Amino acid sequence: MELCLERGVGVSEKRMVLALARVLRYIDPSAEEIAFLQSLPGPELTLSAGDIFPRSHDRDDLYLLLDGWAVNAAISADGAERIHSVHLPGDMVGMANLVLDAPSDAIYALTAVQLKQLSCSVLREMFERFHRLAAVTMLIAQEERALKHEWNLLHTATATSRFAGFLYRINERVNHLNEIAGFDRTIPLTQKQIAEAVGVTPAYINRLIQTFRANDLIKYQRSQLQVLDHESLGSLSALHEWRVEKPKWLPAPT
Amino acid sequence: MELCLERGVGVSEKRMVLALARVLRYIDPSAEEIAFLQSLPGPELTLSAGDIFPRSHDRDDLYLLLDGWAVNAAISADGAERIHSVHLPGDMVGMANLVLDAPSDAIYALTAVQLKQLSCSVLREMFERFHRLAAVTMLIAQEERALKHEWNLLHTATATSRFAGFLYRINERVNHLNEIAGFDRTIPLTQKQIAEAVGVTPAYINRLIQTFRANDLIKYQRSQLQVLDHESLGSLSALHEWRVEKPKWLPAPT
DNA sequence: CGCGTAATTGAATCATTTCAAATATCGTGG
DNA sequence: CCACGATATTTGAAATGATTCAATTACGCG
Repeated sequence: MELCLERGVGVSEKRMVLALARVLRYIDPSAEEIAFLQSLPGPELTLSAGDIFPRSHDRDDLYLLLDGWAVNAAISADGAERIHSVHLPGDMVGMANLVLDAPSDAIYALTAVQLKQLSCSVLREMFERFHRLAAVTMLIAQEERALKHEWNLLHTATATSRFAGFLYRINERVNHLNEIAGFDRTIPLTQKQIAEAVGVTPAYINRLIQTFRANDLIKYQRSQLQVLDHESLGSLSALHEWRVEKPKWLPAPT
Repeated sequence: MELCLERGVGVSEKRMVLALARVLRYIDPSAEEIAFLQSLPGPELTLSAGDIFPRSHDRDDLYLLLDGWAVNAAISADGAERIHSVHLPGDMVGMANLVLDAPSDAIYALTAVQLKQLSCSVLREMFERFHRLAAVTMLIAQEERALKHEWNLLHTATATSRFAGFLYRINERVNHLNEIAGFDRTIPLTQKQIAEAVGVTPAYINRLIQTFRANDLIKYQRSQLQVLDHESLGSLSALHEWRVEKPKWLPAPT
């Protein structure tokens, strides 16, 4: 039965696969590497939808998202929000704030989430002792950057293709997590949030949603979105499958 | 005299400061770290304006920009270009391509440039032996990412503030290089290139340039731009000074 | 002097915003 | 089970920033 699989060994397997999802795209981690990632020091928190990730001491906090959805949003003076990125399990969240002395963006949960709160000292240890994981961390940062570059290309295009591209990339990740760990494929975003992420007004996103719905590209109700036609979203946005390269130059595993 | 400073030791000092400019914002490198960066294996090339950076073997090439201006541009099927980023001395160029198996973007010189062509194996050595430099490399990637986030915020705003923000950030870097190494402060971009970077049409950028010129914000002629009023560009774009944090958690120097 | 590239201008068009109001939906407490 | 308030979605019409496209002008270089 379904219920059986969700207990005992099954569930902890799933948990691990989700938490490592991002790293697994680049390497097959060694036993030591897995052990390091599994036993990262720091409290494990559970938040519910809408909660803001706690900022501890010197702003140098990092989170490893273990389960659930979160977003990284900038809140401007007039209360308007802009969503920079949508985070899924396996994401290391808060890294972009490492370098700047003015925070200005907040991370909050879209659904119930589980996360591991880390401090920067784990980065130090990683760079000193787990060279390959350190390199992968840099690669993931580069991947995010490349994604932003791509997003910039979409920004000259029409809002339709931007919306399509947004959904296409998210759905890609969701599908992947679904395959490797049975992650639920519905995307939990209100229209306002979608608008903030795509970069249009809520009023206009509504019209776009209606078009997409009419063309059977998506299903949307009550802040729950489901992609029905992944391929069409890809061609609408003129994006192709996102494929990361497994680099050959990486340091040897520890 | 000026001319004296530009010869002998002076000039090689300058060269080094330029090439390390980016790293220096995060750490004071040790003698070993400097030695490593100075003696990176790989050919040193000189290109002239308009030249495309050579892509060698397996696409895994990296360049350290030693002097001059370059851009990273995506060229779409219909020949339209979009400029992702403008590169200055000290930039490690080509990193974003590390992770993707579809290149799609080219790097070309805006002025005469000097660069060091590297292969990915230097990254491996860096991650294995120079932990602090490796961490700084990741931080720079995060910095780029944060810059893109900021750019995204501007993308909802009007083209005026986007243009202002674009110039503001570039000028910031140019000023910095000018202070530490006497780098020339004129920005070598055609209107078409500015348009491709800001994300508007050349026709419209022209109108914006005229406004900016009329308000004594910039000087522009023959593809040479000079910022006259840095502060006003900042307030027009609603951006504040970009300040990177020197992190305390970094690994010890090698 | 003339050619090629870069910059400038005009007028029509369009995608998206703005703003305000109307409607739907959920969870909650009575 | 219903009414209520809060939040989320939907709609309309007017205003606008930016594009498009084609044509014109300026500039530098051989």
